[in-house]
Amino acid sequence: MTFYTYYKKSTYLLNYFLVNYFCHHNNSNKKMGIVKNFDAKNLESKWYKFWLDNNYFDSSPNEREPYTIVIPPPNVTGILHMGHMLNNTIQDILVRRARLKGFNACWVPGTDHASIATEAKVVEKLKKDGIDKNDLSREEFLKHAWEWTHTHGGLILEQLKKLGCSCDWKRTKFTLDSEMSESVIKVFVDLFEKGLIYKGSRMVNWDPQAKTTLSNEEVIYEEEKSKIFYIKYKISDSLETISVATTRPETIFGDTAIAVNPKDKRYQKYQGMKAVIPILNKEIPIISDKYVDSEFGTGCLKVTPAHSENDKMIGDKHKLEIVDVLNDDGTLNEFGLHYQGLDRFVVRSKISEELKKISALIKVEPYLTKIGKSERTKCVIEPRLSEQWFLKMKNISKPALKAVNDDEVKLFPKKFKNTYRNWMENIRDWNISRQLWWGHQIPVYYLDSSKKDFVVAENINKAIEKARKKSGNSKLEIKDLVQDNDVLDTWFSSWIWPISVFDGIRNPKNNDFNYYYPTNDLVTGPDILFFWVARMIVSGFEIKKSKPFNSVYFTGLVRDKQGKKMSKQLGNSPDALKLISDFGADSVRVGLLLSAPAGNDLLFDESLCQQGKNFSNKIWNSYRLVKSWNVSNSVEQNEASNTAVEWFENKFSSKLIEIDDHFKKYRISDALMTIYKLVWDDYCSWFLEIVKPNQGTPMDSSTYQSTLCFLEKCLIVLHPFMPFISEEIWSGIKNESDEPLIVKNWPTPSKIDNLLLRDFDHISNLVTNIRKYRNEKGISYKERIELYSSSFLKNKNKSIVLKLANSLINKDSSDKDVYGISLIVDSKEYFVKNYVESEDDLKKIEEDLKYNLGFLKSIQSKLNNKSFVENAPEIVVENEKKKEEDTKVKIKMLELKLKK
RNA sequence: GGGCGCUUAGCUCAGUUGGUUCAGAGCACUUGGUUUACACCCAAGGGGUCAGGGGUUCGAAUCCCUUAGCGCCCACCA
Repeated sequence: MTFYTYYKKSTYLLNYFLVNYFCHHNNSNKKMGIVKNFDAKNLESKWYKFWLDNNYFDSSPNEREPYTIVIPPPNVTGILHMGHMLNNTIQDILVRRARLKGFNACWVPGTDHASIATEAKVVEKLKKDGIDKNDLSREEFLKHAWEWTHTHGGLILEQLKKLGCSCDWKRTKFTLDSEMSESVIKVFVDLFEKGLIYKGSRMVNWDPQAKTTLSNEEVIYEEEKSKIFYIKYKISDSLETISVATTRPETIFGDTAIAVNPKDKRYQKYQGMKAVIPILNKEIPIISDKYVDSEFGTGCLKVTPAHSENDKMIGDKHKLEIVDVLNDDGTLNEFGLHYQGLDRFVVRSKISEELKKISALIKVEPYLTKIGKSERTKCVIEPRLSEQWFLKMKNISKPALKAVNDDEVKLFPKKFKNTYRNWMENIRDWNISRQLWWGHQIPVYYLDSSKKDFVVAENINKAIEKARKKSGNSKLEIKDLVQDNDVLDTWFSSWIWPISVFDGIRNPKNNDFNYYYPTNDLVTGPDILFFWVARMIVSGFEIKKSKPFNSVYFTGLVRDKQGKKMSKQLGNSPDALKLISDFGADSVRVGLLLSAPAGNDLLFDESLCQQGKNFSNKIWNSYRLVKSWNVSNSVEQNEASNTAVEWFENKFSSKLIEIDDHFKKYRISDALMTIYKLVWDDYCSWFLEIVKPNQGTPMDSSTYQSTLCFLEKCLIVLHPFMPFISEEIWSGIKNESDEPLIVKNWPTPSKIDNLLLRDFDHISNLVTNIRKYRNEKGISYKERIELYSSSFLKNKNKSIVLKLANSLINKDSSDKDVYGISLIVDSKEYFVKNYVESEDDLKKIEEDLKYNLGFLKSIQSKLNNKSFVENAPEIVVENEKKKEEDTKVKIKMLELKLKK
């Protein structure tokens, strides 16, 4: 706001206050019987309670068609952030709209145990209490974890209620609930029995802080300034040396070879010889492998199979020894000699000093490299060889790939289809085990502590049966069995979420499952496309032979005004609940959506919530206005009102079609904007202004009924976006017997009279021109209103207004005002354009057609039809006959026909 | 390195199959107004070489080539 505007505003406000205070002495806020502004705080909780008390969110199978959404389960101990707000607002809009459209709407809420994130929080909490996780038994730790979950858990669901989310709360699920866990375990057992799960020794991403492996998706690579060390190795039985370049000198203790490219002439002479690792003084072979890039570094690669995936590959090929030099916490083990027990980064700097001392270090250069870090703990991950459980993905992902390719499962926006295909075509086996305690313990039971033989079973009782059979030892007892220590990756429970929330795994034929599955829409962020969405599609086809949902709508990431990703670390994430209490839930919902086109990141700014609040206020005041009218049966409807009613009916229908179309394409913000303009511009600025009676005069009941009816319709389309204010206003205008807005019927568009809409556009353009003219001439506001309302809308009927427009064209009016208008018309001419009433208009249209002759020619050349252009003038003639025809429409039609 | 996408008004973005409802919307801005629904308001207005260059076409924001800048995903060279 500029200073001048601010100054003007404050002067106005001061006057306003003084006038109200001294002249009225009453509460100006309540002058009309209804408070001046919507009281969000009280009314929101009132209506939410009302909906809950009357079970309007409940769903159970019935004869109606279902509409289902399963929530992307937030972390059980998480708190509501902007991403959640956006994502759940969109889901609520879809659900509420489906409910209004008569579907049996079912939105399943729930939370995720989020094993690594939650476990990290619990470990941290215990640390504060002076307890080390390592001193606890598994059972003791889990007790703490559950305690933590019960104290902090589920808060986020309460926060969703504040936002207005209409979930069927009775269906709330938690991924670690016993039924949910049973489903997860059953899926593991089934997949194992199908031969899809195996135990493998693989290079995995190791998080030394959380002491667990991570899937590739949980590792984030960040570019970092690092150093590259050039280290000299002596060649055995020779005075020569060979040097390598490495970013990780601390791993030299794990070197088991030096590799060079076989074509590299510089080093061919060394092949088959041995080199000596500095400090360690261990001999390792010099081998050749074409994997080595002669251009990089010195052209020699130190091979450390235990600490690099590629080195492992070379190691396997050449049958090299594997020496793991690290402990699970990232410190060096006994192979690190005097560095044992020190952290890898400490060792890195110390060892470079030692190498320098013994002249083994040639040089150190700065080096830019990408370092993998844990998504959760931010700790630098280590590639590490270990025994893990894997799920074979290649075959089971094929139907899922096809389904998205064929649009059986639609992704919005479309661009994610490519990303999805790219990932699915190059899919790797999924490492599903995690070295944590908080989660679903892997149902693998070893027959003894040697862990050589094992069985896989749903529970210990089934396990012992299987174990006895397998070992042939009928005396085997439960206490002899040792269950695998690891738990399953969190995503291994959420990938079956759309199935398991309806208990479709344990009871495949149950009613709920058959009725609600496949679900309709999934709303989530693109960041978990691979983690979750893709895997759910895979599991749907693998377990149920059908897709889990029809469409996926990807929201954007919420960023701040500067475009930075919102995060707690940066401190740029507004407090979601504070926003709601400052602006009201409806306003925040609107604010979020106003800048959230599908798939684009949205730059969130609190001022958008203010815009939402302004909109609430506008709607609220239109309600106040309507309620303030005196209605009388003895008053007749005037022509202007009659026209306005007719017009708005048509306008509403045409906008409704637009809104439905936006929804079909998941353009939720566009749908909102259409409604925003419908309510603000069409309903308030035009319709209400036309039908509004002069002060003190009563209104005819016919117009009043229509006005209420239009308001109702607007409220219905508004309700999914702004549930609270719409329900409150609805309650103020409905009949006693009427049901609440939440379960009303979505309106259906009636046949649209386009001519009428166009006529009104002409009239409104005319009015605008008059206002402009008057504005330029400096005529006062009151005068202008007088002119605009009395001569054109209030007392004249439609035909007179139109006739007036014609008289302008013909310039045969002697009216002073009209003469002024005609000047404007001459300079602008835009409301006359394409208006077919007079001969002049027809000539204009003819010109238009000639102008388009080039276009017609091109069509002709494409069709190679010479007679076409010759016929072209006839089209004009045809237009002359049918005077009402719109030329442009005609041209479009022509185009369509010819394209066939 | 491989793949995908973006660049349109001060800001955030629409713009479907090339055409006259193609240069749009909301916000912001400027000017004027308002104690009778709403200053959380009303009215009017000014803003753009559609990233640059080239091409195809009667016609290009739209299709093709190219240059520059930005973003995302995947893989990763020690």
